[in-house]
Amino acid sequence: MARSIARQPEPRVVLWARPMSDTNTPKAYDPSEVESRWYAFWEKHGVFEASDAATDHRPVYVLPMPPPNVTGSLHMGHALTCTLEDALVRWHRMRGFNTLWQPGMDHAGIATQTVVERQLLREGITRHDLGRDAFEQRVWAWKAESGGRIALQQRVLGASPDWARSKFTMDPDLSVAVREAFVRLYEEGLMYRATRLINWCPECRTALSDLEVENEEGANGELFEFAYRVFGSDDEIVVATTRPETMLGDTAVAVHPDDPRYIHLHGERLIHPFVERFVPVITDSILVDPKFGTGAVKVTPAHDFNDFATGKRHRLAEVNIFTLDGNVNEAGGRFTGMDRKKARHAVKKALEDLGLARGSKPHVLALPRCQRSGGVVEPMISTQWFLKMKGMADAALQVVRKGETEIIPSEWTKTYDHFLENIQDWCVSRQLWWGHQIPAWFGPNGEIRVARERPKDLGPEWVQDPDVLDTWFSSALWPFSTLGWPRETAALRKFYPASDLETGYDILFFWVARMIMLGEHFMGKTPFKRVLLHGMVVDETGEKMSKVKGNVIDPLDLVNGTTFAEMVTKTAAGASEAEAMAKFKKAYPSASQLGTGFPAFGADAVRFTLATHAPSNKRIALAPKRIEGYRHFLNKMWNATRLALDLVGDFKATEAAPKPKDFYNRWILSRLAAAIAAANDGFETFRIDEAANEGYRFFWNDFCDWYLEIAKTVLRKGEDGTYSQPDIVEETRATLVHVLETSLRLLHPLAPFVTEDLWQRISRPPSRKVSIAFGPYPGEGDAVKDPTVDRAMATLQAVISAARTIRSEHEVHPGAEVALGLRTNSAEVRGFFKERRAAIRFLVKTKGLPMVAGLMAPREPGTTVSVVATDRGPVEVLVGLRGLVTADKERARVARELKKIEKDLGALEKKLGSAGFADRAPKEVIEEAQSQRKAFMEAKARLEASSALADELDEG
RNA sequence: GGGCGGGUAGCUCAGUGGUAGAGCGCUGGCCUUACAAGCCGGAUGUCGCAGGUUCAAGCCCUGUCCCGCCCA
Repeated sequence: MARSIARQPEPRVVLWARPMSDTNTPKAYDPSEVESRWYAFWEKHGVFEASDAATDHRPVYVLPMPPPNVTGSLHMGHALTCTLEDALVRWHRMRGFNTLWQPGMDHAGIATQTVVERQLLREGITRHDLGRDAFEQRVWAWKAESGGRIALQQRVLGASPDWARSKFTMDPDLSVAVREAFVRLYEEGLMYRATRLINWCPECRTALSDLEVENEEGANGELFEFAYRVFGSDDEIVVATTRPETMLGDTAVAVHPDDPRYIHLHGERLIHPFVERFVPVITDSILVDPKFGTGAVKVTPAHDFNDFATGKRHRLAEVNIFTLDGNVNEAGGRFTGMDRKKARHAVKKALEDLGLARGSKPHVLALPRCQRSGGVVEPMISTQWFLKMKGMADAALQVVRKGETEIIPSEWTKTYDHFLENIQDWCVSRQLWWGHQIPAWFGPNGEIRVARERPKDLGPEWVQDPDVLDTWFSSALWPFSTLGWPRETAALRKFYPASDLETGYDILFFWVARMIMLGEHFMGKTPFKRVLLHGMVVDETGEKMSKVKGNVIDPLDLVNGTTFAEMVTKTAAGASEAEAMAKFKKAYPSASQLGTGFPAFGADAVRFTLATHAPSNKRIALAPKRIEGYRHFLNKMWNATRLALDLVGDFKATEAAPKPKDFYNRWILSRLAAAIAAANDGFETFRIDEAANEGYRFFWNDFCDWYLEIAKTVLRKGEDGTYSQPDIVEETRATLVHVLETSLRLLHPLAPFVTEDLWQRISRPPSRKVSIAFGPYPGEGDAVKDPTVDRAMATLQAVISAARTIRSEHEVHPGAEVALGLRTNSAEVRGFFKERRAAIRFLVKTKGLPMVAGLMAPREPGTTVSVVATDRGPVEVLVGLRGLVTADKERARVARELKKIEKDLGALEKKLGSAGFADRAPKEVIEEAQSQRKAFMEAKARLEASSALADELDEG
């Protein structure tokens, strides 16, 4: 890890406002400097702690964190999970909830065992050389040393779970829970041992559940045809197969009972060319599709799921032809000992030599692969432990149907239903050493005893089942095993069921559905009220991240910065740097714009970027350039705070939110109120992107672009050393500080570090606690909406923008002052403009105060004019540019403006003129359209009338 | 074969039946003492295609074509 948590400096606690304009306060935001400061501070002050005290009466919010694999290291998926969950958690915490974000770690059976076995391999030994106990000790030693790196990396991202409660699925207490669950399920008859066809990974040498098998679509294979000779006849029957080697295990050939081609062969026996066995011809209408291939199907009950079922229907022999590591066993005659690939070639060759091969053609097939090793999965007959699913699945379906658990986005409910409605029993035993050993003991005569601990009465000849349980079995207990189950703990009483479960949609089946099933089963209550599912982080072009594609980005490289060269050499496995670089640049077109590497964007910027994507999107495309944009936003916050501290001086915030009289102060509070409402709504409905985007928009476009600029006119003394509006100085300071402090609280769940840092520097109401993380989150008490002020301000902004556009289009130097006239027939609007003259002057940079008059009032010759349509009639914006521009240029500009207004007008005319609009549309819509048309017509008239003004520009 | 999601500006994405939005990119002007990581402007769209419903469709319905994912 590039940044060591352990060596973080002691937090610097700022107890009073300190002007950031100090020479030692940098004028640019430096994330690495800011972010190194606060994590230890939060932990020291117990920010993340939840309370299970019965005397704590706060509402409870519980979010179990998906436990990362102990072998893993942080990838973008974790970063997204962390961003979304930390936002939810911080939001609730700030709102006064007793908040538990339950962290932990998953022992990840196969993955972890593989890691340690690879180490052993380098030492030239296998786990069998060590023996089971010693091997397990090795794994624990490895875990102590380098396992669980993710937990440290999550801290870099600012995650705020209650670390003290962190659990590992192999902890003694969680192991008790696993054994308890297993024994109860056994006693209830739901856990059973059976011999059947299961998915076997020859590489991992273990059974897998259905879910751990991934079908590789579109794999290129071939369809190979060969003939079986009919016993006692010259006849033959041709079958097709994608796996010729499995013919060693064929125990039948099936045809459709109605297929006229084969009626004469019904009941005949075929000669197996390699093993001493007759292969009967059977009829089966389920297995055989007479239209496909030759209409005759070889049946290998021991190595194919359809054939297995067929075998059961016809009581066929099940001949297993493979050893557990995927070689042909002694049932394979002369092919014994070959691996599957070799055996395939050999069988084909042998069939050809016998003249039985009937050709082959290319065939696209789906290859079942082991999710962990990538090896081709072999269906094998084996004795395993299974968990009966039907009843629990029905209960889990009901929970969602009845709304006790809500799945968001709801589209996933169908997928969830489909999975549970078609679920098969779960094969839970694994032939591994790392995991929860199954609490079953086998007696000398095949007896089985299942118990929580080894029963005292068992003699030494009884041995415990060497197998372990599927890792997901322990994960399925996570929402209650982490809280102490099966003990009745205070935590269990307080924190079960959880409020939300947030995770990627890819583990809806693996984890979420199973937690709901087992939670409902053991606790009698669904484990969560809501299930929130987010999408997958993919590269900028929408491709899944993978080492092969060379498009993996380590989130910490974004946080800390790195050169592209360094990055691709780290990830390029074997490939040349140039090749890896080409892959990377292809996957991230915008990265090239960043030069030769990622700057240190900081955790806040990475988080904010991820937060601005709708979580429900199936694909969340990571665009590095976008992260830069959000780092710029954080810099904007930094500098806005510097300015604010400069403007308010040593102002001390008071407890209550200000109730200002001044127009602009009321306006910014109104905008703030809207932003607060939108943010709370976004967090509530799992539209965190809406909270993020609204916070961004408010802070930059409303607060910085308009309010702070206008505040300068109030809070800075003029050349004469006095305030222009002394009566509103104090309330403006109060409003400014309040809005800033509230904005930081508003954004804290999304950018925890920088908001804490800035918040510590500004004046806060006395009741605020030691950290911004304690809230309160902004709510209705912080600001009030004022639609009247909003509308008036919109007019003012439109007028100022119109004047600025004229200036800009005529390339007037930004520093030059111009004469400005505002003409309108509404006395009310004129009065409004007169009150706002100071701000208009500052924002447009006018020569003297703008003149306000009626439309027909005399005007200066040589002005350019723009018209703003309002519901109180048109407002002419006259900018004195005599001598600065040519008439031609101005005429062109007016023509463009006219064109725009005509386009708008045209759309309105069309709407108003269309048949039925007046009869059918709601009254408000009609009235609005009519008043808009009136405003545009008037504006257009004024524009046309005033275009003559352009002619004057050349004169004088 | 079944299910789901996506297709909106050059790129990445929002969009709640009522005149299409953001960031980045592009572009003109400006180093205006909070911020050049910035400020003030500007240009950019057959909302995949075809029908339908509606006074009104990017949004609802039907069909269809691409891209992706999941299940069998």
